[in-house]
Amino acid sequence: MPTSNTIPQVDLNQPLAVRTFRSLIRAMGLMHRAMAPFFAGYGITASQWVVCRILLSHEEETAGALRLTDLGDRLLIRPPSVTGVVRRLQSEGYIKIGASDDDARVKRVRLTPKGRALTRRVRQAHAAQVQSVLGGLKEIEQAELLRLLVRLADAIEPKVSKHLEVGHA
Amino acid sequence: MPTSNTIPQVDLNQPLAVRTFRSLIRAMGLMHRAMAPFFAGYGITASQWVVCRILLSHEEETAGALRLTDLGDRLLIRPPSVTGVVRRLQSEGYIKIGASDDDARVKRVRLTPKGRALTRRVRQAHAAQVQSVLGGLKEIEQAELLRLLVRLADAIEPKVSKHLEVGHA
DNA sequence: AAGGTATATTTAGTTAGCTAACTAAACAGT
DNA sequence: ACTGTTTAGTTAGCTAACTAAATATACCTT
Repeated sequence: MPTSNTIPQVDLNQPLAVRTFRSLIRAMGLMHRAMAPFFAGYGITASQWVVCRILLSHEEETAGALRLTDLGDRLLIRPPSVTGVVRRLQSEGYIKIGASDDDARVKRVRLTPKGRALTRRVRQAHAAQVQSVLGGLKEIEQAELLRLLVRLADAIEPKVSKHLEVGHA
Repeated sequence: MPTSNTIPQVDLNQPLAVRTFRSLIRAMGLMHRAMAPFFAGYGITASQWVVCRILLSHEEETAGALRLTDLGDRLLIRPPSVTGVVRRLQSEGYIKIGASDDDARVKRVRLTPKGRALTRRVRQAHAAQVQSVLGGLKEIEQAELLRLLVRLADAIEPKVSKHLEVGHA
């Protein structure tokens, strides 16, 4: 039976918000599964890619190296998670971690030549890969999806800002 | 400065598909951050909730207990991940794992009375929580978002089906 | 009946996220 | 100058996902 399996993709009895919520989780899971092998082909993971991409575009725009905290803010991950990703990237020789000139607490991260070369290679192929994965949607649909997701994210963001205790009530 | 931080949310230089892709990752991360404390208030995690919800709706519709594989298919996770979630739920006394009558390889999972009561309690509050998190979008926008995400997921799904090697080329 | 293949689950080991609790440096106010 | 608070990062220990490989049972073909 090649046409379908027996798993219900959407439960019509649920409220609209719940169905939307689940479709987001499902789409995200499928996208991650579709992208992971692409990154694996370069010997890195999705998280590692994002770090490298941020470092490369940062060094192309401005001069200095990034602080770990800045990295975490851009990645939406907490400090201990930054430590882990960065440590693994360093152990592979893709990035270098150094001290800051002005503040002895902060560490600054920059790509090594090896890491820069890798990141450029991945970036070359990355857009095409993403376009292939999103190919099921027409351009106009992608644009609408982007608009809705940005609006959604902007609405959620203040509720989960770092120092506001979430769901504490 | 209460109005904005310095992190660029969307990079306009990127292709549309890439921006859409990133907005999906960002929205998903924020939603998870917004939901996790809700589940934590009941002493469970998001993954554990989904398992319990599936088991409850399954037992309400049909009779029997679910196989681990069926659970994994619905959750979009691989067998070893199922083992882990299920083991932790069992150790908390929320589910019971038993053998199958007809096939000695399969294990069947069902809620305990304790797990059933918890799942009903969470379900009571869950829809309102989700609606609150998605409240930044109007109903009509949620419906459009749902439509686009379902279409996207349906397009990706055949590419990542279990036995088709993804991105192998 | 035996052998080979397929299916269900587990184990071992990795990555990545989290919280809580820690160290160390910077800063602020007396 | 001291004390107290905030900030940057790490460590320890948890959950959860993954792959690769092992085990055990079922099925199928001859």
